[in-house]
Amino acid sequence: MSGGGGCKSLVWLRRDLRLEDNPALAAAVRAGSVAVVFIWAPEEEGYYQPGRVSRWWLKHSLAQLESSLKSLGASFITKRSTDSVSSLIEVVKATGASHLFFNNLYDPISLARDHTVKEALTAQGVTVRSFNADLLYEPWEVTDDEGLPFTTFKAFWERCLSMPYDPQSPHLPPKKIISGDTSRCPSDPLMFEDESERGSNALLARAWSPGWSNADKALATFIGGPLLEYSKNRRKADSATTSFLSPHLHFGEVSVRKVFHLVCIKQVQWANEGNKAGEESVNLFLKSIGLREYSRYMSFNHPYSHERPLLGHLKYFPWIVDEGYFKAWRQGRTGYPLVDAGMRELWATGWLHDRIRVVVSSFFVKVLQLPWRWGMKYFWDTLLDADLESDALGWQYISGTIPDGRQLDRIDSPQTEGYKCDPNGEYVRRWLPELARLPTEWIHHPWDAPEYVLQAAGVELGSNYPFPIVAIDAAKVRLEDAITEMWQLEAASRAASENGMEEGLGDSSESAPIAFPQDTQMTELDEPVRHLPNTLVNRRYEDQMVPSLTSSLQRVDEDEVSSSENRGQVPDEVTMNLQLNREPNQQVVENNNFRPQLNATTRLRIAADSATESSSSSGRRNGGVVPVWSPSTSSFSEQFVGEENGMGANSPYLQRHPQLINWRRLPQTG
DNA sequence: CAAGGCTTCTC
DNA sequence: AGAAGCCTT
Repeated sequence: MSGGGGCKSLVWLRRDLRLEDNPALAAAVRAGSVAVVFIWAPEEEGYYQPGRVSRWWLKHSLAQLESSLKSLGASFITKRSTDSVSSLIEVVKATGASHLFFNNLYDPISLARDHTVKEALTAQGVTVRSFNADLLYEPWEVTDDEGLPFTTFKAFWERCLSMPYDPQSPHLPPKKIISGDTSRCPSDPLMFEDESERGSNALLARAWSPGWSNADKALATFIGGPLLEYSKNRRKADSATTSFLSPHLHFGEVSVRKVFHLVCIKQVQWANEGNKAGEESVNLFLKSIGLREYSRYMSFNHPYSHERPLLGHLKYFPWIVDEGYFKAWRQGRTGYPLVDAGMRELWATGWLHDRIRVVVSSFFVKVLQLPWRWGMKYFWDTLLDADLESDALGWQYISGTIPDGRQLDRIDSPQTEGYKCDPNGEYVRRWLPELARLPTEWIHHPWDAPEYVLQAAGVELGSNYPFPIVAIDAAKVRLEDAITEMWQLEAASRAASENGMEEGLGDSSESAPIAFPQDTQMTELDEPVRHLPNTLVNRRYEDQMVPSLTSSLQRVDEDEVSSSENRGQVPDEVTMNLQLNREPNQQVVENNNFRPQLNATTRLRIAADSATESSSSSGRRNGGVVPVWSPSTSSFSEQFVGEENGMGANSPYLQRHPQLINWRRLPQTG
């Protein structure tokens, strides 16, 4: 135990910017004098550094939390860093803290980073404990009857709702915090926006109020009002009937368990009153909470899911690399009113109804056939509630790269969707003033409108509003072709590797990453959209890679591989460390003849992390042992790619990712 | 009321 | 595409 001087316990806040139901904070307060630290190290997130609107939110959220903490008596330290692990260690030393508390995160970078923190500080005699503050259940608590992780949302969520024990009920906020002495640990000023962003950010404040108290208000408002009609209204693009909780939840300003708890109380109440609509609404709303849970679950079990398709054959999908398409989509000039309205709203407000997210992303993947990770990155940069896990799940769902994803070969028509979620065209008219005078009959398909109707509405297609960038029929044909090609390439690759030969696909396709276009700024809207001749269509056979993120994980990978014999858990308490550390906790992945199909219902077999058994013995849930996560276990996701698909040990792909070979060497159980 | 057809939804 | 729910006969 180190210590003496400064303070006893340090709370490391990240995306848990609240006082209420904050287990790390509560534990620290119980342990003694407290300092709270927030480390701003955006570069560490590599490719997925918070975008402008996210940073705006964070700035205000943090400001509110800081003043609340200070009024309770706590010291609040901010640090600007490019390496949060070493900054954290410095703060621990400067404050003399003997205990470190934080709440778990599940994005790949945090998983690796938190693992490092536990190892490093535990080795220095600091007691490190981490808690579940972000989920109803930790990912490793929710498994099927054989102890394996679920591979479809439905099964996952059914289990969550029928767990033998309830999610932890929310804790009250601390009434008073005994501050530690932090005089030897000065704060850095944090900059979350630059001058050029100030103007655009000012608009955000009209619609949004970040911060934990506003999160609580938003929750109360939603439960007291729109929740009842959630089921009825949820598919309307325009109505303000969603919870608007997602950015609050992203930054942990309100505990999801509190949301769950309060919503369940309503559920009971409405059930007693025989209020069917209310019950239905609650179920649907909880399902969207469940999706958020599932996104963390996926990220934990498949830590590469934000950058690689989970179903291996999608690796062979010939994406169309066309920055003109991409730009038209971003600017809302695709010629499909619902898509364009959505993209304009996204740019203007940082917000998009879930339905519209599905429409625009599906259009992106199926009609434009752009690499899904471009779209995901654009969402990341522009969404106020940008959330790596949720967004990855969303895009994988849309791209058909998860077992229960949308069928790859089916294109949703923006026209049909338009009349479903915007039947009167109000949404389109709001965001596309150039179409405002078009009658509802044509509002979602102006290209079909008779000339005199267009004239009367002041619409001149190809001039003040574009023709469809790609006709839906043409898109269908093109998509079928692409899918055929994908399967041929997949089969060829498999055949080649079964023959022990080099993969047919060779290096040219796989090793050349498709870089994300630099110019993602919204430029003038009135620039006409180019129509691309088909001969210029440029296809690529892999999602673009993300160099910074990949390499940052890679670095950890190498460390991990070198010490891969020791897969011991890094427990939260030093005493447990001594007992458990030698217990190999190996992750075994088994491919059980999984053959990916477009509408795969095949059950994926994933052997469980053996640590699940410890967490299911209840009492350990709070601050219990977090099963070790390490990048080599991340090869979890590779089981989707599986040996059947030509991922033999000498495939070029595996050679470039040595850490993936690692798991194959692990002993196979059952 | 059963059978069959039509619509709606699928994370 | 396939299941589930609703309506019709």
